[in-house]
Amino acid sequence: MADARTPIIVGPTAIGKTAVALALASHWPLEVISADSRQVYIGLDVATAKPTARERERVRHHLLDRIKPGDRYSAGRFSRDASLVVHDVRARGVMPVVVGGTGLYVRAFVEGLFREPPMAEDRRAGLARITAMMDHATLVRWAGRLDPEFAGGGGKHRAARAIEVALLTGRPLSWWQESAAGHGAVRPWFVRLTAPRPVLHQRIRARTEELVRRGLVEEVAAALADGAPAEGPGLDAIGVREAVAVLHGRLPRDLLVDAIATATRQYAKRQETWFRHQLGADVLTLDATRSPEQVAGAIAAAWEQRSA
RNA sequence: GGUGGGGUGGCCGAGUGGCUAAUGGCAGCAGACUGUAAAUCUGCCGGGCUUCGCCCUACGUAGGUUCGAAUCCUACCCCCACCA
Repeated sequence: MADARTPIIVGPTAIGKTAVALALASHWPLEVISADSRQVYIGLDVATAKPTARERERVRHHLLDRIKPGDRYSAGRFSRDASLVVHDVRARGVMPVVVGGTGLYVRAFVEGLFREPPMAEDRRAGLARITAMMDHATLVRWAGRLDPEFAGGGGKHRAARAIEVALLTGRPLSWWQESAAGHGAVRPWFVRLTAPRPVLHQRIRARTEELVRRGLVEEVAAALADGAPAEGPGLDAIGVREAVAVLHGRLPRDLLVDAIATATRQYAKRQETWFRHQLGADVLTLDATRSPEQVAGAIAAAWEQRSA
């Protein structure tokens, strides 16, 4: 390898990241490390639009199907898992390429999170039950009292997180962030895929229709019949929620595609915002309106150029 | 043909003489976000501008009453229900 940078391909859902990664594999031997907070769950393959078995035969994908629906995963765990895999792939002389749409996971991997002290799981769960019952303003006020530095931005999950850290570690979240900063696992080479809204929306629509055609609802029904909880970590994926609503009679089936496509568009928009602002400088931004092969060609060319 | 109900900003839907560019919701746009992140949360949202303000255009269409109308009156058009 020309240098030790790790390519990281990000972009909104349905932009075609998997197709680009596959096309890129014809330029270099590579393995994909998926940075996706929902594809880590076992099952629900259609719902989360995982690469197909055939695609995974062509290019090895890591960090898919790691845990059971209902179990908790996290950015920190992803960061550790990804570090191990990336170093292993590299040690075999293969190019690791991180591909994903979960911005926080990418950040956790690239920059490192603060070194979190162990927190008693039972106390954490108990506290979570309490904070889950509180409204946003109350949580923000509480968080602000425990951690004067707490900005109050973001939502109630962030406030609950600040409360949890302060109460279970004895130190405010901001202290940990300042005093126990982590470090990144790799030097990133960011490739950001984007597309004009109409193109992105059209792709989301097409993919949503395809997922439903491929049996999204049936897949979710089977998972529920198999004992998966109807909600919880992993089950809150777009497509799964809506399928559950259909199965429970809360959503007419003929509105399913619209509901999923709308939620997906909103998610994609948040991803675009994240990747536009949170990645820092030095990001290769490519319009993915072109074919995956053309985009992959542009990536390969840019890589050669910067390595030269 | 008759009777009753209804036509409000991209959509749904409040509003029954001034405090209304018009409550809400949805969609959309912009943004925040260091272990729930496909989550959570914030702002904007008729148009234009010199944007803590000003101007224009708006509540089916055309007139009318009034100092003043989305709100009252008249005619017409369209939709729905029931009666023929």
